[in-house]
Amino acid sequence: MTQEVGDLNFSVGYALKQAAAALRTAMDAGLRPLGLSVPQYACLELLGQRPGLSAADLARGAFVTRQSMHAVLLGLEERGLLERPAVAPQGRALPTQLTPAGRDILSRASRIVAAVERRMTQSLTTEGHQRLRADLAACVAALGQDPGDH
Amino acid sequence: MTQEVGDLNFSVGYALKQAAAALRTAMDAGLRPLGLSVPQYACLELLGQRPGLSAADLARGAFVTRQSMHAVLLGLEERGLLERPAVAPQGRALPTQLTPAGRDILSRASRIVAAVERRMTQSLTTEGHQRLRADLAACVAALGQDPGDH
DNA sequence: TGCGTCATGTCAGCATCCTGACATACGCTC
DNA sequence: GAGCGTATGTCAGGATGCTGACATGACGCA
Repeated sequence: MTQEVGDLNFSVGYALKQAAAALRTAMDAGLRPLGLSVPQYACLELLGQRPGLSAADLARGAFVTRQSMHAVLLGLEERGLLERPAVAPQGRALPTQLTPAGRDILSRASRIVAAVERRMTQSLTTEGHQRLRADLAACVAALGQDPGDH
Repeated sequence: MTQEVGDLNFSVGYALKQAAAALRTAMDAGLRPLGLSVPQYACLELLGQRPGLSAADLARGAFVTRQSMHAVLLGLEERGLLERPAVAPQGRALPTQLTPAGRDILSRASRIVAAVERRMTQSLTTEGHQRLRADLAACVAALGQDPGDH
């Protein structure tokens, strides 16, 4: 019950950062052949599951700022992987949709990422898998809902 | 047993990123009054636990490149929080040490970060705490040892 | 001794991301 | 209808981190 952090090998926060860094590196390596960065993949994956999301929604879901997501969207739009209406149908939000090409590359990327996740959790049992996810969710909730933006 | 990632709410990788982002935000907010960024704190914490580490060692421990750590060290050295010999006593590595001022600010920073960690894991039991850390370590090991650099 | 490999510190260039700011559009209250 | 707060898209500037590269020192091996 010390007041300071103590040995890093016993720190949950350090282990968390370590795991996130390793996952990021593995995803980066896996997605490179497709010419996708992790934020770009995250954007596609979110759009695949919830079509019509606005740029601000995507930014919150991918844990980046609206400005960063804006740049990501411009790049993906130029590659013809997604499309947005020129004018907002309501309010200012521009609902974004995947194109067939976007769905195609997402399908391949998602398989790659799923393989990375399976590799990451291969030594965990099915219950351990869900337990880990639940524990992480509890940590997120305890730190307060994710601000995500500014 | 799908091949793709599936609903993000059931993805361990997504939960991991979410938790890491929330922890980063909370640490950032807590350390701001001390004028420390997370990488700067990580550097101090590593040096406090293992004095004499080289810049390359610190970079691996903090999950950044040598170049980034180099910039961090320059800033902390200018603030008088750590000191390095002008010439390498052996090889090229410059063993870094905290100054008394560095140890002082580290002590305060470490208390803040420890409080954040306790808040993050407050809903977990003691066994749950260690279980989560073990699970994360297993994930890191399964993804292969952390490359860390280049 | 000489050579190849590796690790380290450091510099330059570039990509990425964030902070700050502004204009617009909706919802709410008065 | 007028005013206020909030959310969004977008632009400019700056901080931060990374890739690439080079020189130096240590070690192993022929």
